[in-house]
Amino acid sequence: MKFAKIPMATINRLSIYMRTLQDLLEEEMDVISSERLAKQCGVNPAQIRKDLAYFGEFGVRGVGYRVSDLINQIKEILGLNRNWNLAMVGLGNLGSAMIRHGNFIKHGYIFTSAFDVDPQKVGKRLPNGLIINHVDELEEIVKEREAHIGIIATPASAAQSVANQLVLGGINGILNFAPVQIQVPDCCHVENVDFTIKLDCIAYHLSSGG
Amino acid sequence: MKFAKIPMATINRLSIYMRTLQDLLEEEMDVISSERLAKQCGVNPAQIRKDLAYFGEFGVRGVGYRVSDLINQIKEILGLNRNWNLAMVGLGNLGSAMIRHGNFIKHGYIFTSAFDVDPQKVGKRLPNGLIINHVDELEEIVKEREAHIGIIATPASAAQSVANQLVLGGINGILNFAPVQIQVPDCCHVENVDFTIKLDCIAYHLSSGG
DNA sequence: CCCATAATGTGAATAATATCACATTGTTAA
DNA sequence: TTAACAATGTGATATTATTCACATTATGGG
Ligand SMILES: NC(=O)c1ccc[n+]([C@@H]2O[C@H](COP(=O)([O-])OP(=O)(O)OC[C@H]3O[C@@H](n4cnc5c(N)ncnc54)[C@H](O)[C@@H]3O)[C@@H](O)[C@H]2O)c1
Ligand SMILES: NC(=O)c1ccc[n+]([C@@H]2O[C@H](COP(=O)([O-])OP(=O)(O)OC[C@H]3O[C@@H](n4cnc5c(N)ncnc54)[C@H](O)[C@@H]3O)[C@@H](O)[C@H]2O)c1
Repeated sequence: MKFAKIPMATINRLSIYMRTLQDLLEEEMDVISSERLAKQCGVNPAQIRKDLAYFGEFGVRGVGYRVSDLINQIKEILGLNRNWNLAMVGLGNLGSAMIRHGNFIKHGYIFTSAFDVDPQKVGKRLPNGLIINHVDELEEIVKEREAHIGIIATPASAAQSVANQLVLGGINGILNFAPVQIQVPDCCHVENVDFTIKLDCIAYHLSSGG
Repeated sequence: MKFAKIPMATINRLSIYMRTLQDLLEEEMDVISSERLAKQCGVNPAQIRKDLAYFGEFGVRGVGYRVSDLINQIKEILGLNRNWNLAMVGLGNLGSAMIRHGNFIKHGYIFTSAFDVDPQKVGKRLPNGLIINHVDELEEIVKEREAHIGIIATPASAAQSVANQLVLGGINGILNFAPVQIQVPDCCHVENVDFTIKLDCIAYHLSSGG
């Protein structure tokens, strides 16, 4: 099963399973069935088993999954048994909110650099101790601090240019909050987050009696 | 075509098309082909035509789509030719960042109430003029201010209880930022936003040579 | 030791989604 | 007027994802 092509949706769900399993671990639950986990994650039990089957056999028939083992297996699959260094670009409302947020570090995501163009912001120290650098220094600093993932939290108009600089800095993964489609070489993986799309989706459902 | 079941994915894409079309309008482009629009949105041209075909015929054969017309059509489809009132619950990092963000109002999303439990925050005035109310008053105030959509930006532990209160307040659409699956009656539509999942997804791609 | 039980892992069936390919139809210019 | 063109709208096809259904296999009690 190891080298089938893995559906994107599976990867997303693994992340959800892991989060739920971590909650379960805190509640001292040490074994769980796909049925109960599925209910808690809002998916079909067979889905969970299928998703896991892409990567191996992690359960015990007649019993279920050992919670802490499964967490470790999923971490291994997703590549989360290590830390990832993040470069934040754009320290406005959203960028600042994320840097202040404590949960990323818990999951092994560490902000090691931060960039803006605003001269008012460049040179300031953030709550986590980081100093904001000018975006012109991005390529250099990103290499120096071994950033793995870039986060674009600038206005849409700057997003493509920031993406270009991140790529030059050797970054192969980008989380983009700007509401535009950015163009990058194939070696670079982009994930987009756009809240407004989600709101539009809710509006649609409210409008058409869904 | 009007009453086929519409794929969720189609609704999401319509929102993206609209955003791109609005950019094109600013660049004074008044007609666009599905091919060019598709490139800009990163999808297949036939996809765009199929998505639109669920709702009618909006193009001109041999020519393409009139940009401003198509924007209006999509707004009509998604229910965006009106305003939607938002209730923000949890004025921490993320909730505050969203309220400060100017783009929501441009798209017809208006914050009409804001709630927290923290006595330090309750009573404070936000940059947009709103006063933060105590979450105990949620049900009442949400009804009074005719909120349509609730946004949950509290810690995960409070999310379900907030969701319950929103539903009691008559709200049928929820945007949930807390990393838990909330349970609501069928009449209520929930969309989840979880950045950490997106980061995990990038980590996976970086790890497995994608 | 063996049987009843419970829950996994998975092939087959189904459902959902995306793409192709082309007939159709407005447009423009000779 | 009409022919050449361009891009839509859509049935057919291909691909991808989800769910079903059950054979398989650990476990624990009698
Ligand atoms: N805040 C939200 O709730 C929200 C919601 C949806 C989408 N977004 C999107 O997220 C992005 C950020 O939103 P925000 O509210 O934080 O915006 P913001 O205006 O508060 O912050 C943008 C920051 O980027 C900086 N910047 C501009 N150009 C830059 C460049 N070339 N290099 C580096 N930094 C640059 C600005 O100086 C500013 O500090 C925007 O694209 C926005 O559309 C935000
Ligand atoms: N900020 C981020 O970058 C980020 C990223 C990913 C996920 N999230 C999620 O978004 C949510 C909010 O994140 P944050 O960083 O803004 O957290 P935060 O701790 O800064 O803010 C949470 C706010 O909710 C309030 N609150 C707590 N219980 C409440 C209740 N019952 N009713 C109303 N208000 C209540 C708190 O007083 C606080 O003001 C969390 O669930 C978090 O996991 C945030």
